[in-house]
Amino acid sequence: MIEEKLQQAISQGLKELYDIDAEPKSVTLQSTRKDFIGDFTVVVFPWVKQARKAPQQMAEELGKKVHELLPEVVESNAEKGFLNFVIGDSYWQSLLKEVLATDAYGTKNADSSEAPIVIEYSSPNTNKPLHLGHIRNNLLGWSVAQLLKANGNNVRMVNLVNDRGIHIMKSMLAWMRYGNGETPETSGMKGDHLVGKYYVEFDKHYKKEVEDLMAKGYEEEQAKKEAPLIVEAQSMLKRWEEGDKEMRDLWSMMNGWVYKGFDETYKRLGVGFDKIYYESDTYLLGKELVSKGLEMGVLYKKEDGSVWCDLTDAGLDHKLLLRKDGTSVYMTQDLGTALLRHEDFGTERLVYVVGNEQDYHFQVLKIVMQRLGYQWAENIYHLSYGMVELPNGKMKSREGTVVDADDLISEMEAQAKEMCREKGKNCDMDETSLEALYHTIALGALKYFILKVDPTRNMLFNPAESIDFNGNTGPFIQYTYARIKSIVRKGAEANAVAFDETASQVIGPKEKEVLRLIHDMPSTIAQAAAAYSPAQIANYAYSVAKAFNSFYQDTPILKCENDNLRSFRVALCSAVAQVLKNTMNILGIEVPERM
RNA sequence: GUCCCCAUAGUUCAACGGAUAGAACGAAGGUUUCCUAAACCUUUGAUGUAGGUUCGAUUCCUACUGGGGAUACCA
Repeated sequence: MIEEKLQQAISQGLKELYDIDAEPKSVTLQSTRKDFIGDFTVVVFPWVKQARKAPQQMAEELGKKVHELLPEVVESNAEKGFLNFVIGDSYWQSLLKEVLATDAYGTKNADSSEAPIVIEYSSPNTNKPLHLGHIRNNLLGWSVAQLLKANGNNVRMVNLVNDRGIHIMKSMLAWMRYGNGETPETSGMKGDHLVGKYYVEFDKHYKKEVEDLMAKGYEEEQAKKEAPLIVEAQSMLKRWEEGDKEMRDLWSMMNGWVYKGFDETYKRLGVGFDKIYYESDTYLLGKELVSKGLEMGVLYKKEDGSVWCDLTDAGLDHKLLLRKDGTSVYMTQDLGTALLRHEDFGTERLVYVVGNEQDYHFQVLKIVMQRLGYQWAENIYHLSYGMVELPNGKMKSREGTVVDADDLISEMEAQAKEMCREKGKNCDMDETSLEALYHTIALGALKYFILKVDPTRNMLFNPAESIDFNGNTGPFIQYTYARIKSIVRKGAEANAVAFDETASQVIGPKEKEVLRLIHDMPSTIAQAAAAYSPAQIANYAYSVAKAFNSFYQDTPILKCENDNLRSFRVALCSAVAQVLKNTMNILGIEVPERM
């Protein structure tokens, strides 16, 4: 890596010129801004005091020194306290050669002997189909897993399905009352949508009952508690917990419908899991941990029998861990499942992709696990992401303002088809490949749109604007990739001369810009992985595509007079294609060879 | 009440404490004898307010304003 050599040389230069001790790693390099000449820049301000020199003079002296120490540096210039280095063309040529000789430049292979990182994402409830919020979760989870893999980590993806609780009882009850035995087969509906329909149905009737009670003089709160439907649902939950066969059978059947539906949606989204946990299996876990915590004295019991953890010394509140009747709560289960995963996978690194409304929950989880004696819990990482908002406000299932995942994907596909037809493209493709292409483009648009935004931020999803294939979008990158592949194909026909890295080329500014971006790929992946941020990868991929298009515009590639120069540029195209493919792959986006 | 997150062009998004704050969409104009014009090039326009730290602040600290979330014996 040229950066390391530069850091080393600068460190040595500082020592020799001014007797300043600076660790090579502590020397921060940045890319030189476009308006200045150079490839890398170092800011000398931090050392001017120690060196007792004016910034300009110091930068000049240090530049000269580094130039002497490092043959790759062919030139340096100083501008105020900014010292710019120009790296010689031979370095860039050897970089290009290296990229072409590597399958997945910039990515590392995972060491399978190492303990894996376990990443939980998706975690749906089984009473309704997936919506836009789940899409962000799923895409983030999948992408971060790919990102960590690309950074050389051993990764396992898990899903914790929330398949029990009052919500599914509501759907079951409504189905028993109003369903007339309707099934996915008889209704032609996807299973998750069918169950979701009865969840809505429940809510409708339940609201009516509450209103009726309030008309009879009940307080709202009391009416909500005593409406016959909710009372019935609660008694069903009790029967379910006692193992009542009728309840269990109905529950299994309806959950089965939902899983089939989810599988379809996951498949369309291109996500998957190594292991799926069901809450019905795990909801009793964690109680032993609580007993252990009581013995250790890190938890305490109130007079009514409920168990708590005092987190006031950590700036938090008291947190309930067991109800007074001895049953577990959400937190108890998560303590149990964390330990379960630690045992299942031998992992000490857990990542949870969960919305930011649960920031508090995961803060507590981490602390409590540590207090229970699991030091590895400090590695628990909550990948907290913001809400997806719609132009007219928040998504509310009751108000019908949710964007259904399946509908959205279909809509995107239809739009992709429309766009392709308008442009009159791909006349030479058969119907099957075309359908696959529409899907690829639609998902590319959707995934990129969501992943390019920093996970922590709330984002606005405008259904109309999202289906835009211009500008900073997935299809723009896909299209750039397809064009490059086309150029490379033509290049191969036009000349069979292999790229000769020993021949001297004049590398122009546009070529340099592209090469520089290619060079940055490994460090970009490392940074993005450290930040768990696919957004950095997305924006990087876009800048590569953008730089390529700009480079292509005024640099002849196929019509080069010089055979060797042409093969050099075609080779550069191949390298860009590889970078685009590998980065898009991290985002879970396919790149088509033709479109 | 307490705690957490967010605030950047008209809009949607960028910017390890570094140089003149970048893109895209929108608006106005231009470009095709290399691939596939879903492209390229011009022009337009922004750091919520007030302080502080620093050679240097969109970035770090404090207060305020505005938005979101959490603070459930729900999950």
